[in-house]
Amino acid sequence: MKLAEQIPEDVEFTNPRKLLFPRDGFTKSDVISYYWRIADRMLPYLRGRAITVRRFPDGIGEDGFFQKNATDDMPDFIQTKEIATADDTMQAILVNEAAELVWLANKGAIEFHAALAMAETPNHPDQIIFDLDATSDEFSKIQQVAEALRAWCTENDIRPFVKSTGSRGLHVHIPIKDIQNGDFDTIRACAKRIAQHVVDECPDIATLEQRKENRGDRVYIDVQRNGYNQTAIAPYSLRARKGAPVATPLDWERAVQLETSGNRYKLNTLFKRLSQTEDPWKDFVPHAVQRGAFGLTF
DNA sequence: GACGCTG
DNA sequence: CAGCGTCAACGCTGC
DNA sequence: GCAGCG
Ligand SMILES: [Mn+2]
Ligand SMILES: [Mn+2]
Repeated sequence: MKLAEQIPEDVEFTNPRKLLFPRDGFTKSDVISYYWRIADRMLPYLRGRAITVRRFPDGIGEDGFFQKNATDDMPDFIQTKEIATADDTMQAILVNEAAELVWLANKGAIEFHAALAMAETPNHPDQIIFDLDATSDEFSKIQQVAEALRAWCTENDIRPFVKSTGSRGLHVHIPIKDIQNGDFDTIRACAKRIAQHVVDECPDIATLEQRKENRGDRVYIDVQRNGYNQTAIAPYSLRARKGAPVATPLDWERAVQLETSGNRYKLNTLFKRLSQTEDPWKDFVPHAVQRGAFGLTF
């Protein structure tokens, strides 16, 4: 395959023509190429964090599965970190460089989910996330709730960052400056208080009800992602959905436009958008991590 | 996708 | 040797 | 402990 000369010798690709998005005609080669091209933009949000991959070795038309643990067939250049779980430990996968990204893509990894804490400090989140989940199909409700949340942040001198999830919703992230200050229980309680303000502001379109049967047509503000060893879809990850949508960082103006939806940008349309705009998340540095900070040589 | 078992 | 089965997560909430 | 949820 064309990319081979640019990628470390020990990364080989198998079945490059296998259809991973059968309804869209995108192959494993398309997915690997996407991740190779997006690596510089995406890696700052992955480096040093426990990564959960969602793999679809037989394409998104068949069952997929989550994988959090490293396996012994992984090459040496994939760093790992042992992290305690509720009743055991896991050997977490780290994705610090492009080689790891494409090696995992070759194993059928389509989605990359990133922890909200650095692997070295798994009890201390460096960001808060508000996961705005659609109950009905009206994306405008998601946008209104996001705006209400943004307004609360602005009143409190906080700068929130927004991304489309690639599915039907939006994620709003707030970087945490002093990560030693809180564990997940503390941060989640804080997130819930903020979310309650938003629900009070617009009770007809927003709810904190986890149970689907209690949500009505309201947007579910999910603060449960702010939990130990929990993850959120990483910026610039593909989603295993029709059209190969991308979880895309947005400027707020774009996020609330009529033309925007949760899956506005796709594998085959994202790069045009990137060439037309500055990185809307360039100031999102809850925990600045530089290339090379993890002792990699290539 | 990788591996082990079975025929 | 081919084919088949099995495996590949985790944590919070509210009964 | 378990179902529901993401
Ligand atoms: Mn969501
Ligand atoms: Mn298979």
